[in-house]
Amino acid sequence: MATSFAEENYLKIIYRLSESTLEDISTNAVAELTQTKAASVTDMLRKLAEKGWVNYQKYQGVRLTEEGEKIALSIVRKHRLWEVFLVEKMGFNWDEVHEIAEQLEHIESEALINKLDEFLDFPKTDPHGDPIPNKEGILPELGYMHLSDLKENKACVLMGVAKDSAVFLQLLTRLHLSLGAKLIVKEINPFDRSISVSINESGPVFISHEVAKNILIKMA
Amino acid sequence: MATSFAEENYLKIIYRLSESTLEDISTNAVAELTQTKAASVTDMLRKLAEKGWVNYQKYQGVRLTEEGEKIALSIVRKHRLWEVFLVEKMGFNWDEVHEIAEQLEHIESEALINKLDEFLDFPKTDPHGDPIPNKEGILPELGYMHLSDLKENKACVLMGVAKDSAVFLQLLTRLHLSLGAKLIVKEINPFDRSISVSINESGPVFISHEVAKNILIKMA
DNA sequence: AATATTTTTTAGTCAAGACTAAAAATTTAT
DNA sequence: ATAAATTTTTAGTCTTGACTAAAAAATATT
Repeated sequence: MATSFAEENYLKIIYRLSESTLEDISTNAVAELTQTKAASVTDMLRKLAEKGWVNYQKYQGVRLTEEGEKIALSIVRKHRLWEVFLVEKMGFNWDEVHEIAEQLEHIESEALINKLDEFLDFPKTDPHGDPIPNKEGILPELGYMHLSDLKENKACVLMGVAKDSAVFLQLLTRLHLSLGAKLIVKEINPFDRSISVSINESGPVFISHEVAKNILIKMA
Repeated sequence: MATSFAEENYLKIIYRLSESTLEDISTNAVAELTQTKAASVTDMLRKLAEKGWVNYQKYQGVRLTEEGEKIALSIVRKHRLWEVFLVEKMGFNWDEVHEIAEQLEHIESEALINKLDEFLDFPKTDPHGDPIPNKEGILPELGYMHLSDLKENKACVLMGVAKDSAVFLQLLTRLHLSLGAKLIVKEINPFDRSISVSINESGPVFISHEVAKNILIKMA
């Protein structure tokens, strides 16, 4: 069955919200990310349920069905592959690619996206460290932790971010926090849980708990 | 002013039709290419005129204004650059790229299209030999002729096609008529104006007048 | 020049996807 | 446990861009 631009957006956003929780997704949460009003979301959820892409009982929130998740994963795959293309081949910065990829993700051509995948050498992650589903919709298992969960004096490598708003990414860039950086948590401030981190063996930088929560790492 | 997907399509199609005639473009001609009905076209032409992108008097047909042509040229530029990308970088054949480029041409990012242009080495023509407008909307002057206008025993080089339907392109491929081929018109059949042509010094191939009309050449 | 044909426009609908305001259900607080 | 606050849904509209059927204008034919 064909999917409209709007339907694809809703499925993608429900998928994104499901990534970070096991609970059903609320109407308001969807409204916020789609930049629409709750009433519009209710309408759309009924339509998506009708088509068998979500399970939705009114007032109970929403979850993707298996079929809905398959569609969402194909959108996510396209979005993330295009982001790799924009950074690696077009020379954009990691904070510039989201909006463009939001458009490119709706281009309909299985053939194109598979050729693009090959052209990019089958990347496992996008420029923010998010995993890219393969042709079959399988996500690579990355097993990243949040920097905010790391103990003092442990070394790790920055592998990704859990949020890709431009302002957040620009902040990281200003702090010299980029993918692949070697980090050691020097000190955790008990007052506000802010931390000081050394980056690639150089002088420590101070990071709020909020920022640390959104940095994904693997142990060195 | 922002342009919708539908508006961009109409402007592009009016531009295409204007390329091959000096007369005003009829409602029906537009309807055929947009795959809509004449009544829908009338509606849209009123809206486009409202926005200052076309000159339209009812029953008199339509022409692009300067501003409308500027928008159309930017869509055409995107369409043709994406086609080059699809053939050169993604490995598609010249008869496979039109539909995908119809989608890609609506991606909104001046920065992206200029980077793409650079990435492709500022091509002058698309995979069908159609000229690509530059950043300023200027079309390179190619000065091609139609193969159907060539005299007998004159040599020329195949530079483009005036029609990019998949069936036509597949026919040319089967006849070994591809961009850059050296052609000599051996014989013009006065009965139906079909011609026999030698291709790259090898045995002649027979071509209808209809086909010859849609092949663009430059003198050798 | 009058009639027939074709093209274009008008008038009235429809579906998708958004909105606001008000009602209903759920959750939180007292 | 009830009241207050919040969330979600319903009901009714709006805009965009399509449609059909009928009317009007332009073009072609005799």
